[in-house]
Amino acid sequence: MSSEIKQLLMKPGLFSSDPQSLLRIRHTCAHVLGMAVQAIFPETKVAIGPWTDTGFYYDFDRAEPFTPHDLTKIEKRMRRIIKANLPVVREVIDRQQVRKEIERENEPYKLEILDGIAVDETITRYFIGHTNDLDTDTALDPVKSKNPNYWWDLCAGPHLSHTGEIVADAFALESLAGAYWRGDETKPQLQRIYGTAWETAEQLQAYLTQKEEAKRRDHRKIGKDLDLFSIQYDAGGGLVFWHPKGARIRLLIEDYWRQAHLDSGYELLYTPHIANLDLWKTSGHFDFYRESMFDQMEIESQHYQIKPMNCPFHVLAYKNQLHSYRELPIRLAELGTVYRYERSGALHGLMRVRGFTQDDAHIFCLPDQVTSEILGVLNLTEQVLSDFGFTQYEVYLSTRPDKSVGDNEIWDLATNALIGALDAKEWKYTVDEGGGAFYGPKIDIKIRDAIDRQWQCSTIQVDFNLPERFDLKYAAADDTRQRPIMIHRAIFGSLERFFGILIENYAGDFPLWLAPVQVRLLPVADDFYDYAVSVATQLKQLGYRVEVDKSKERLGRQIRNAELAKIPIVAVIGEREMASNTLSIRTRKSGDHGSLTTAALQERMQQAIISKQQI
RNA sequence: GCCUUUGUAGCUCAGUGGUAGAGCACUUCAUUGGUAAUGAAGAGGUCACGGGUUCAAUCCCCGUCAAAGGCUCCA
Repeated sequence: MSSEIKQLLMKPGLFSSDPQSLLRIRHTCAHVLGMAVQAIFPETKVAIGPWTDTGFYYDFDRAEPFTPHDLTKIEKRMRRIIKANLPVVREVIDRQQVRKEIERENEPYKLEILDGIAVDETITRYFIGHTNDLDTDTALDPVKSKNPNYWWDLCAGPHLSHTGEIVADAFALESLAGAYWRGDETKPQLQRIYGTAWETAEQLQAYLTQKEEAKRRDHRKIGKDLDLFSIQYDAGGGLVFWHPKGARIRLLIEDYWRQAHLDSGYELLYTPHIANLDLWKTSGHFDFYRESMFDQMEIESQHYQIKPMNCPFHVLAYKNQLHSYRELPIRLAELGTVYRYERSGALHGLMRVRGFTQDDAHIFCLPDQVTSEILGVLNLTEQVLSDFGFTQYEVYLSTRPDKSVGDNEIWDLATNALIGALDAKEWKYTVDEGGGAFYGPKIDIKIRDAIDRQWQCSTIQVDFNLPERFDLKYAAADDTRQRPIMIHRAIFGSLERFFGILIENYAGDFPLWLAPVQVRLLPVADDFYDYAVSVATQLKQLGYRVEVDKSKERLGRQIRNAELAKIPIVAVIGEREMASNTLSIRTRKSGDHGSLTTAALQERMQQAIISKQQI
């Protein structure tokens, strides 16, 4: 399915050679939407109507909420405007003149937009409709609502030249949503209408198919269907329960992670879940992120804080003794569970939760070790991500923001170290100027999943703040005390979120090494049940995850159930198999494998496990 | 937190101002089976929760909670 979509989207000629074509279509769609809404609901004020990655939206201010039924009416009206093939005309206009018109039309948001346009900028507006069609009266008083075939909007463009150039079956209105004016929650909340628009009906279809595919893969649905995890309202929102099958996967992920880190020169830590609040005051987190922290608890007149991050703990672990420069770099890693207050409306399945486990690590190193340490992190990141099936990355380098700590020298050193490592790795990256944290520059890595969506997981940050605040030191060769450089990094980001991404990436069809149940044995009749159990015991002793179907259903039903449970391998056991000491193997990916001895099955499984592939 | 929508059996969903429905799952019985659904019977619901209107509310109204989509936020 996914590759079909990709093929469709990448098919030469499907998209026009003009890169602005889609943009024009979507921009004009937004205007047609605005025109349609104001024609049907003249009391509505328009705010802003830009294009997006998949279409367009327009924000409206209207006392009455739009209903889904209104959406249908609006879409019909849009189709009429498209069918009428009205011209879209650009006009350069004088600021004072357009201000008068906006005031007359009583469009406060437009006025604000006009005031936001720089003095030296050319102001343009776009008309939809034949201005010369207006009768004399309305021509003198061109108020939009008085003429259903005439509308204009302040806009920099570009646009199509006629509404008829919008392909009527390549656009659709999608949804209604609330949105704050200028994205500011202290400002009025507007009603946003989302639409999607494409060059051809075929493209729209490809987009809708992709959307459906994303819905099919939704980790919340698969998590429920396969009984991987739950989030229970009795316990509270954003708190994840890992059920046995999900927990099994997590255990496999954690085991893998620990081994990979031990192999890469990390030491592992376990640190507490709560600590004295003073720690968070020292680190600066309390000042900056108080709003996102759970409330403190009082214990013997001391305030304790459930940890929203692991860094200060690792810093304390480092600081517990004086380290020689010879010991550096020191790499401390922990699967550390943290709790952060997220507003209820922000919670989303496993992707946005209130309690999660970071695969956190902190590297304390000498200035001249930064580049090689970062390169080491990049290598480990690539190894880990590709073992989980993610081989395409987009890399971002974020540099010093306006508000930041540390002197220029150290920022340059750190930024150059990051660049040096990226160059050594030969990774292309995009620079996000001023996008760094206040305490240092960072590299963010976004992975691409099976249906071409991007997810940000990994982050590598140089931190100047904490070593300073906690007064970290090492003993240099000349026996002076120097400040180490601290690198903060996570590969998965959050285990919960990464699990969600994994579920969606594999659509629940985990590769054999991660599958919570690898083999289900299906006895064709009661008589073979005990034998199946003995085979299962044998395979379990070899370290495989095996279960026997206890349902006593017919084979067809047992196979169907195993398929629905997305179990990679089923082994049928009956008269023939018992007699010949074999198993009839069927895998989810490639179907019938015929009769195999357990040794032969084991060999095939081992291959798939080592290569981390589906079988 | 805010806006819109939704909330009926474990799951997916019908439905009505007059005592509650289907399919799947579950239990029991029969069936001893060969690569995606054997048959029959049964059990299962304070129609999210709390108020109000009404002779009567799962349905209409108000509030609360939760979920979905979006906005905001994300060390």
